[in-house]
Amino acid sequence: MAFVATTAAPDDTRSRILAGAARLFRRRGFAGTGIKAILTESNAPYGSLYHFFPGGKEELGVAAVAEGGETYRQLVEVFFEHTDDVIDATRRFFDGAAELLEATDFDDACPIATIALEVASVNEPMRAAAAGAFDSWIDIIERRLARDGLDPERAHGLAVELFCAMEGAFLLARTTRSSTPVRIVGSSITAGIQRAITHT
Amino acid sequence: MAFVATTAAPDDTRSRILAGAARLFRRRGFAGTGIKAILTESNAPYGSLYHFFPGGKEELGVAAVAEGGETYRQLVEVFFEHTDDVIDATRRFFDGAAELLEATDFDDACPIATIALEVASVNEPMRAAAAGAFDSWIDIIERRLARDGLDPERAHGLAVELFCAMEGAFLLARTTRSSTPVRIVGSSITAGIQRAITHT
DNA sequence: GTCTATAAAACGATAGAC
DNA sequence: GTCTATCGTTTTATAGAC
Repeated sequence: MAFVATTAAPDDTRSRILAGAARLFRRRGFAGTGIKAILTESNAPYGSLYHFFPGGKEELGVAAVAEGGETYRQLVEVFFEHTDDVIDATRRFFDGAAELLEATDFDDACPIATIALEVASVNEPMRAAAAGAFDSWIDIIERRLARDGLDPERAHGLAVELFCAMEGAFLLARTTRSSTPVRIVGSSITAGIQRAITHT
Repeated sequence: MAFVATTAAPDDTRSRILAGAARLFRRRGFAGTGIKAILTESNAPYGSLYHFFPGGKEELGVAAVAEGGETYRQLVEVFFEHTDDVIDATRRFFDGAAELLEATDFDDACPIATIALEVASVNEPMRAAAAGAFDSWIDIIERRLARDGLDPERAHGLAVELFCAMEGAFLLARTTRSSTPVRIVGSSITAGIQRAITHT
């Protein structure tokens, strides 16, 4: 199972701008990415951006966070919801993330973490979009764990732990240019879920 | 024990610029912070910045990351190195971080995580500075755990888990404007260390 | 060590023709 | 829906007086 979105992306101008913006935002950050760079990256004309996103850069930022959040939500869904063995799913999820980091020279990990930290204190619409995306990922894992017999509070706690371990490992991996942190927390979280299910 | 640096900061112009830059960088990001905003924040004249930091914004960025990293390293040291009970230290560390988030309206958590993600793929000197800071924090916790009898690999793994849980929780807490994630992973990591030490 | 003026470039955004 | 020219601002950085 490849660690990428499975749905083929549309090729219209709006979609290309959105995809190009998301790609640059997650690698260089929101403030660090200029409008012109986005248009060059997505082979789109200057006029089109303000045609499709009248709200300018902020509207594009909200849309990019929502798009990246939904794509990753689908990825989490494929791994955790359509599977019998949640332990195996967890292991394969972290392994896939580690392989993606290595394959992209430690550029690609979480699609929105960089933006989320940048805007958390200074841009309310973008912060809210990122919060909604994070919650949607946690929700999938939480419900999957509840299906295995964990009570709601325990399932929520474990899902939050998984999310935090993953995001922290992404930060450490990208910063130190090593996928080892992702492997370490992957093993630990997998063992934690194993333990929680066994003790049910 | 307050969750802040204990050493009084010097009040010369260079120190004020550095402190002001670090404060703005961690809240608005590196690219999102302008030189003028830094000088206004630190009550320093324009000319002084290029007098003390001839390398301009990048040199200031590297210095701010190093400064923030060292201050936080000292904080980790106070909690983990000068203590008998590592379990209690862990619990109090996460509690202190949660309280700081609440007290600052979810603005202040990790001094360099925002910058680290922004620059990881685009600014090698700043990335290296952030990596050195992260490693120095992990090193302190790792050595503290080894003192309690854990073998080196296990101690390193647990220290990485603690770091990742903390950073992931900071991201989720700032984005959702709730300190609950920090409390959740704090309890979990505390229990994990408890378990590891008991089984030695 | 400080200050102001200013350069040179990049920024987000808009206008108007097509 | 596309394109280009351009506006006004802000950005980083420098020069030169004090």
